[in-house]
Amino acid sequence: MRRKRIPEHLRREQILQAAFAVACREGIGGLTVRGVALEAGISHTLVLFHFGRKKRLVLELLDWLIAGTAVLHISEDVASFPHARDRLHALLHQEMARLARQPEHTRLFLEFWALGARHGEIRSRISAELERYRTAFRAIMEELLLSEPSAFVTATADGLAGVAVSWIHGCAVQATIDPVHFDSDEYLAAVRGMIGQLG
Amino acid sequence: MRRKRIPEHLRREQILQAAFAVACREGIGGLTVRGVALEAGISHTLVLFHFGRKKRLVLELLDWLIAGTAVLHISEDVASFPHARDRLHALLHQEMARLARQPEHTRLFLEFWALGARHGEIRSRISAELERYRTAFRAIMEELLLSEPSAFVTATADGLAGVAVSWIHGCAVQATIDPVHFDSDEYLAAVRGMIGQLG
DNA sequence: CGCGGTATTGACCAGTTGGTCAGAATAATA
DNA sequence: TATTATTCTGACCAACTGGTCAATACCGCG
Repeated sequence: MRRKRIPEHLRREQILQAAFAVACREGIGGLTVRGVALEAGISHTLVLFHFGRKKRLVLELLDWLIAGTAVLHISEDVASFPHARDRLHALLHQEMARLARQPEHTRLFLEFWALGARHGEIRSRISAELERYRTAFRAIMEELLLSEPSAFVTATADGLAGVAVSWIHGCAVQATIDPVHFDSDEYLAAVRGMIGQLG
Repeated sequence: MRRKRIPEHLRREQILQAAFAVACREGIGGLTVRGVALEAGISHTLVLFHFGRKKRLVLELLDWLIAGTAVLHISEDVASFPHARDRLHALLHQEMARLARQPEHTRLFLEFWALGARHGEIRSRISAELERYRTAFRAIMEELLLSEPSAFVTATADGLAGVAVSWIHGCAVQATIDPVHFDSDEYLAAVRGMIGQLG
């Protein structure tokens, strides 16, 4: 059999891509060392050679997924709105669009969330990601509270950020389970109604 | 070895309880026919005798879980509030409390959601449950729109119900992954701020 | 009591899994 | 070309999986 010799970082990248493909197709529960190897066209021993154990492969897949997902990047379009409310709305809109545009990513993350409930090493990564997410929203919420102090009397920026994160992830659940009943425009309109009408 | 003979429905119930215990401890991915049998103190063949296949055991566990979880029951306390806003708030509060009170249930449901993304038979059950959930909220949202037509100009009852469901489930994710940073009171206060101050 | 149906069991099977290991193919170096 | 370090492979293993099956212990019924 022909053998190719490839620099380590490329092999690892190739294996991670194969792992991603398998995980998308079969789910993380259906991800096996041999399945990944087959997808990558190499022997299963080589996968173990580069990643040691399956557990580490899964963890590195999660890292790879997190690193490759441009989450909550505040684009110029979003930043250009003068009012905090408009920026918040644009940001929510953008995140919803991303969820819809990358359904496999969303599904995979959902699986990792579930796994995280039981596996500390996964949970810590997800937890850090949630914190990143919350932080991004917290900034905009602080501005919102400053600009309209009377509108949200009982609320804090932390609480509002948490609500925004909850909402996005709850949408992710509904969108993957029940795409038919999930109408992002309608949901966005409802949120717009809740935080007050935009100009 | 001693054998006990038990009426069918009791045996099934016993096995389902054992399956629940195993699923809580090991996750659905770690649920095996033999593990359930061990937990129930019977042979693994008997589990298969009563449920035919593992797949059906898992599905019936989900049904059992859904049937045994009193979700979104509108108590007298909640119904007694005259204003729709107060009832909504009380309902959200009640659901949040339930999520915190039954963390194992919440974790298990999270796993089933993730599984539902790939398994149609699970998805249809989860989807129906989501619809039940949405319906319960829709009623109260319709009242809210009627009582305060100017407050949520662009919103529909469907949209608002979906947002409420999203929010609850997003909270479930954050609460199971990141219980330390999850402060339900603060989140509730933020929502209260969003939908306007209560009387 | 004996008898028939059925709940229950242990033995068994084929397939898959993660993981190890000795050794072969490759590339770099001397 | 010979040496050496590293990547890569096939064969192998023990553990576990879901599932089948014949045999058996139990029960109600005659």
